[in-house]
Amino acid sequence: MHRLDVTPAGTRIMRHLLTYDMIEAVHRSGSIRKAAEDTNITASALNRRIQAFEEEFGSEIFERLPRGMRLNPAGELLLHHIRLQRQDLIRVHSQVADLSGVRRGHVKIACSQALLPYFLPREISKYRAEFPDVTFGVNVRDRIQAEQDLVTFESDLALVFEPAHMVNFEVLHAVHQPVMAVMSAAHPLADRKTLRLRECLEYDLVLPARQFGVRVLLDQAAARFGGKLEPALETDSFDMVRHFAAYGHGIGFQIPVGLNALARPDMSFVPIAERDVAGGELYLGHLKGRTLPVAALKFANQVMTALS
Amino acid sequence: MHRLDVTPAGTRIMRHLLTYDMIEAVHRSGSIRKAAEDTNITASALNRRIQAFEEEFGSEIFERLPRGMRLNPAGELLLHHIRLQRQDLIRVHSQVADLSGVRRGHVKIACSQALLPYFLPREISKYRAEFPDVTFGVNVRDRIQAEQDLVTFESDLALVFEPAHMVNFEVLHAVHQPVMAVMSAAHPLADRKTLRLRECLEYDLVLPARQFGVRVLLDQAAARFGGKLEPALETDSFDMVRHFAAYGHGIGFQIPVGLNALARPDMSFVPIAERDVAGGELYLGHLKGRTLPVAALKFANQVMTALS
DNA sequence: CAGAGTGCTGCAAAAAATGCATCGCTTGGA
DNA sequence: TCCAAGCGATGCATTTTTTGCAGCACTCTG
Repeated sequence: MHRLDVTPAGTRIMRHLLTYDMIEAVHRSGSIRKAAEDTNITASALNRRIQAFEEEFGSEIFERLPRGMRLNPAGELLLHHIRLQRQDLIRVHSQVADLSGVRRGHVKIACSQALLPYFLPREISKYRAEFPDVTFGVNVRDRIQAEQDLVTFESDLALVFEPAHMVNFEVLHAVHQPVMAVMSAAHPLADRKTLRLRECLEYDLVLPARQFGVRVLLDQAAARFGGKLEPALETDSFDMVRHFAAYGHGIGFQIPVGLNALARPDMSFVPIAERDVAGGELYLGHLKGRTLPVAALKFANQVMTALS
Repeated sequence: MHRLDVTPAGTRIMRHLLTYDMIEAVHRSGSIRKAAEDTNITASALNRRIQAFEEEFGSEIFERLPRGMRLNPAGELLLHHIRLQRQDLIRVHSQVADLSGVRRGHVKIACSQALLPYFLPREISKYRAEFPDVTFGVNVRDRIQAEQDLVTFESDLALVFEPAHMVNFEVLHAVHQPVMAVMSAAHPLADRKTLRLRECLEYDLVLPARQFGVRVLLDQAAARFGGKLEPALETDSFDMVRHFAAYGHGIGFQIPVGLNALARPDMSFVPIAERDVAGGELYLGHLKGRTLPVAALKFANQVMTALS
């Protein structure tokens, strides 16, 4: 009997709300038989529908008169509710359409610390310039936590340098990141095109904490020549790295994606030779097997372009 | 399969909203099979219900995962709507309960002018002292209009003196009202216990307009002795009657229900002999065949008590 | 008074919802 | 690596609900 999936008014037919539509039809026409014509069912079925509803509702909603029916006060209160909820459902449908159209949504990202200062702010700003109703959540996660975040749905996307393992990780994009030495522009090594690791050992070292991918790579490189790195300072804050390098004449380390290449005339960034420190991979991905929300997928595409 | 008419949470089962309850059950338990146990149907039926809804809604509302299901962003928006409309329906039910319990409602009254100055204000104040959420509409209507108001549902109750006809009028109460002469307390006739109509004719007369019941009775009495009343003033405002009588030494007429017996030391009210002017009936009633809203009925009972 | 119009109801037919049994897939533990 | 448990989904028969047909009782109007 329901051959259309859209009402004459253009809204989708929601079967559970047909009774509401029928109540309103009877109210409008003032009679079961007229409303039955308008809704294309028999007066008999319509009458039973109204009666069944009144039974459930626990109260009559119409007065029965010799020449038709009229909403009683209870019915008038109910009609108001009917109209409110119809409007609200239209609102929800509109929001859902926004979701599927990329215009609205919430994207949750787990990322390595290096992505925080420049890369992600820039990409998010770019995306939101086009889709201002998309909101973001960004959580710093280390190489173990990032994957966990995906599994527990705390995050839709992960952007992580040298993750510990990638069992549940579907890789969308990977980009190689060499390890850069970070120092004052006045540093004796500042004008070099590349550095050997052992050249750095002659200066104070500022190292990331052990949970960071860069630290792992540096420790691995030191193990290869039978030594151990002795940091003057160990920190999980890249701002601390930067300040110490700038004012204490030390050397810190960071991957290129964490450096603002254009903005620091008082700082110098020189790559460490790959034969000493092999560099690592920065991965963009999501939970294996999951279908991403549209906005998250589109943002991921934008990030892939930026990483290429 | 639905053997209760109340959910475990104490709300009435509204069959058209069961799908919403099921969606919430799946969300809560994270799996079709667990939710099916909670809602006492098979997983098969529950799964089909969700799928049918998604089909109607035009969008999936759950992500299917290997270990269960989880609301997607569209589903989260819908869940918010579900909770809003459930709350709103509870509000409507509560208001309807108020209606049936006399505590809330709107009572519409058509009445003769005489009821306006003292009687109805007093009765309404009294009722609202007990039920402050009951509201009133009071419309002055002449002997013809009052019954019309009932027929068109403009009014629930009519309180009318000498109505023109009572075809559609169900009488709840009738009370006899003699015609009173209204005059200054300093008037020569002011101390009389009763008056003959012809005694009044020696003074200026202030008469109500022809659509009023009192005027009809006075004209009928004059016709009986072959004369005609010559008013010095004819008006549809009882205040005008009162002022003219007080300051112009004239005589006006009104029924007792329109007079404040206690409050006018400068005014005198004397009944006209019934053999001259027979008096009339004040009727309280409603549309024949109609079941009154509870508040209107209860107010009518109060009015009947006051008229007795 | 008769006909038109109203809501309502018995009962059969049609449509929708449900339960049973099973499938294909993933995951966790031995 | 394999197997059992757990998951959503589906074919098909059964059950439940909804609907339409025919007609009733009542009111109103000309």
